[in-house]
Amino acid sequence: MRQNAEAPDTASSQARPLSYTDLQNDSLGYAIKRAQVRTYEALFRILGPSALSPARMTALSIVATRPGVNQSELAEMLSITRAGVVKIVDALGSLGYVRRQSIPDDRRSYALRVTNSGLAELRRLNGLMQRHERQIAARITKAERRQLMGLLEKIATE
Amino acid sequence: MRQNAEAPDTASSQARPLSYTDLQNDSLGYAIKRAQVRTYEALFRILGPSALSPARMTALSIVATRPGVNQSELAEMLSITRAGVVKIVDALGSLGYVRRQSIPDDRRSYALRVTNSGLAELRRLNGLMQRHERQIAARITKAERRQLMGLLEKIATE
DNA sequence: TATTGTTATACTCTATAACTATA
DNA sequence: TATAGTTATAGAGTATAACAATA
Repeated sequence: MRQNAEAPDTASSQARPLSYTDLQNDSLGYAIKRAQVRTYEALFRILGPSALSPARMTALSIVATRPGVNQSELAEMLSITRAGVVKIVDALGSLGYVRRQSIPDDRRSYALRVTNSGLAELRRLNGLMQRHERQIAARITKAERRQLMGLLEKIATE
Repeated sequence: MRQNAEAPDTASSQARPLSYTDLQNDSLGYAIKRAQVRTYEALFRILGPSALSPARMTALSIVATRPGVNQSELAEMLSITRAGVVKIVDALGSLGYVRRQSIPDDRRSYALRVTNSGLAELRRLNGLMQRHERQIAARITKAERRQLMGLLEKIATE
């Protein structure tokens, strides 16, 4: 039995219900979170269980678009620590999608490069992402989608 | 040195950059994710480091609005497992915010109740949440906010 | 001295599986 | 048999701190 399972029913431990207007109602933050969770669920359904995690997909995508980037820069772009990037690059490396290229100029760091097989995987993922994008926007018009993106951008801008 | 640090620069491990139109561009899913991350950052700034996690806040709020709920029902509402709820209720219990009330009808389960101090904390959090809501919507009009919430709701509906 | 990559370690969140006590 | 709560365990994901090699 839990420590607090049998607390006495005193006045100080008893409370009446809050109204529903609290914390979960008419909250923009909650609406954004809910939409994000739902779209991630849809994304996982499309990508399948063995796919790269979204964070690793993003990392792969960054290396593809910024060839030669080093791990510290990648950490900055992903907003995680350098230690975290080591694991991601290790994982992408052991899948054969990314490699660490030694550079003579600075022997402390590596130039990250996407391999051909990494590029192929990225293209495959891209196709799935396009399907996903179509799916999550299926219930809104093109104009609404443009509007939504604009508003979300305003929210994301500090 | 890493396993893949010195891979030979063969044709099959070399790849040219993708265009920027991939994975990170014009993606509604990415825009939602970005907005969610930014609003969470703002939320943590307002709540401070010692506050309840959003998930625990939600749990506390559910118990407050649905007094007598049991842990399995709470798990369902939070979309997590019963095992996960145990930890949350333990944590809220040891903070004195929630208690497990024995019920004679079914000695397997507990009726969860918010304590007065839990209610007080919830009210305090509510004030901070209102500030947060005002802050994240500061750059859009009321009409835009309503529009945004409606569109997000459409996205979240399968 | 500062930077890059790395390791060791820890913490949060969540999951699965197996257990207990009740129903 | 089924359900409610619990425990043990594990796997992501992320963080901090300390370190070696290099600048």
